[in-house]
Amino acid sequence: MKDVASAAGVALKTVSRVVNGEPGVHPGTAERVREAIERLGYSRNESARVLRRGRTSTVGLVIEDLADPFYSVLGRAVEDVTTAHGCLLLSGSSNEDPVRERELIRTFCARRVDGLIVVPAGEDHSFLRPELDAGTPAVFVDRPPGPGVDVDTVLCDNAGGARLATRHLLAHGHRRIAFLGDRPSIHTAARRLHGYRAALGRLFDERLVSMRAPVPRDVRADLDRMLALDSPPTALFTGNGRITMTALRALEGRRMALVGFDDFELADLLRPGVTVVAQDPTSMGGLAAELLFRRLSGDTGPAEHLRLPVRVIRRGSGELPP
Amino acid sequence: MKDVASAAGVALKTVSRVVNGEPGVHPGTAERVREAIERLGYSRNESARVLRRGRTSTVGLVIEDLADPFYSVLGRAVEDVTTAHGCLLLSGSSNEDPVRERELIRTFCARRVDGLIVVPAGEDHSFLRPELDAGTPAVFVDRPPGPGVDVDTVLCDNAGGARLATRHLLAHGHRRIAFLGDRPSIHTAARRLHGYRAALGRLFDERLVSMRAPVPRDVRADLDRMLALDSPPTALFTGNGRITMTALRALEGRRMALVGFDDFELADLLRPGVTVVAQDPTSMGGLAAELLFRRLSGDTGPAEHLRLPVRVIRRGSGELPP
DNA sequence: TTGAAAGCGCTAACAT
DNA sequence: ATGTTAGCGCTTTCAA
Repeated sequence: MKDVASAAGVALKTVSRVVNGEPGVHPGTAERVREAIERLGYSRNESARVLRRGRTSTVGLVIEDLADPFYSVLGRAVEDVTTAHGCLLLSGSSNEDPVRERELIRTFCARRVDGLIVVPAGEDHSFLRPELDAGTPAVFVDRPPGPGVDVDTVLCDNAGGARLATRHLLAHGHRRIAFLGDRPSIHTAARRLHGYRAALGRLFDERLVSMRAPVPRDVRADLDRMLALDSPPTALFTGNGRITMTALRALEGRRMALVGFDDFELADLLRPGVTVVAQDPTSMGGLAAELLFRRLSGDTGPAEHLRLPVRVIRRGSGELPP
Repeated sequence: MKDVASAAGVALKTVSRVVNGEPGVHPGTAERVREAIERLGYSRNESARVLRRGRTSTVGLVIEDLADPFYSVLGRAVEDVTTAHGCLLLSGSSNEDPVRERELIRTFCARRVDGLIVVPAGEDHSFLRPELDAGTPAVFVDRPPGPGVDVDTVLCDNAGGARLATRHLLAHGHRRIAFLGDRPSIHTAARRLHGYRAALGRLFDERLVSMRAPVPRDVRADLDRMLALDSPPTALFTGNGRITMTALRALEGRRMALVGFDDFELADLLRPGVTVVAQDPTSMGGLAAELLFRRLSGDTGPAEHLRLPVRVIRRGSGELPP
């Protein structure tokens, strides 16, 4: 900037004014400055600007896996809102690992992101206290933070969705409905189990429940065990997209009623089409980001807790008879 | 840092030494400093550090769409390598828009990323010259840069893959093979057309070629037009994952031979399974990032051009008879 | 082993 | 309309 200033024969500050589009610069002078900028290939050093202004115009996003279809769509929605607000997005995958999650958040905070959007992996987020108190807002998406951390959240109606799915299968005559879900420590999995159980009432049978990490071999083993029972399940409720994939592969050939939580590409092209309870990851990400920017522009009201609706999409697999 | 220093009763520089793990600090002193850091909840301001040191420990990634399954997997691979090298990833979606691409790269450069990984959208990248000359390395993935920009590239064997796909269909008795590809301005699409054409030789018929943005309605219209020909195609070669999806939907019901470029989730569960020419986005992203870090650690050799192999995965749709 | 001082490139506050 | 000065929080250099 100094070089530009001397090249244009003006003071440093004038260059700064031009670069930032501040008023009060003679058009002729501005033109000379711009020309010098062009000639020298100058581009403002954002680090210095950040250091001086205290605002980085960046947002940090922590999700489970950038490559997961659900989360990458959510991330994309966050990106769009972030860009629209003139900010840059830093993102990282936690791999469902609380240690990595914390590390990522620490890294983001050291880089002084203006705000955080988090799909939490851990169950304790008290380590966020200092940052929150220091005025860095955070919004949690998909899952709430651990106890004692009161921030904005954007969740979906997990229990309600699970109830819908289960009732749907009940309505089609099923009485033995299995639930294949993720680890119970994951909030969404726990809530979905809850809704499933509530809908089943006294039909609930814990032998028809499997909750574990979505590793194909393990899920398949549990499913086989259930199918070998005296009164095996006639229908499946799968607790997330990845588990639905695994179950579909394990079921290969066998015609069995199935409703999955989370919609996915090609669900309509399988035969039968896969009936799902769909959330809207684009809305979730977008709303979370909007909430964050509302905080960044000074809103200090009490924490908001958005709960998005889900809907059943019938495609055939959920309407199969027992 | 100043506060920590006075809290610990030492000089600023000593705190700096402790924070950076520099040698030559008395263990007792270091302990006192660490304790003060803990107590005050101090965390180093990365912007200031960057300003002083000149290196940001960040890498910028420009891809077409963070939410696209192919690119999100590629991006995830880049993230993993970046993290392993202690760096943070900035990423952005270009939406296949050259203007947005350039804007993103400018933003990244203003933030002084140490290096760039780009899946280019535009055809002219001369605007990168100043950055490259200034020592910011760039690696292009999936598609090469425009003319005159000589940087490392990681591409796949597009023409070879298209030849494989076309020959596969020829070997199964097809003579009328249609090609549905992306806009010819996109390098991969052009190369795939080239391979397809080369494999067909005199069987090539331009009425069986459609190249346009993967908008379902348009692709479907072109397909319908071909099917209405006197001698309609008996097989389809689709030029990328999104077009494959569209074609599968358009074909619904109709049994027609199909080979798609790019593998995708559930290709094996459709009936018939979808035969594809598969690339490996994880390797592409990973190798590109490794290449970048090799440059960052001082390698100034001539630009490298990696070409990754592709392979046919037979699943049924490509083996259907005419 | 520890510290003092200079300065990275910019913007905010205050002249002129 | 333009310029001067101080200082953001850190690392580098040099000195003690």
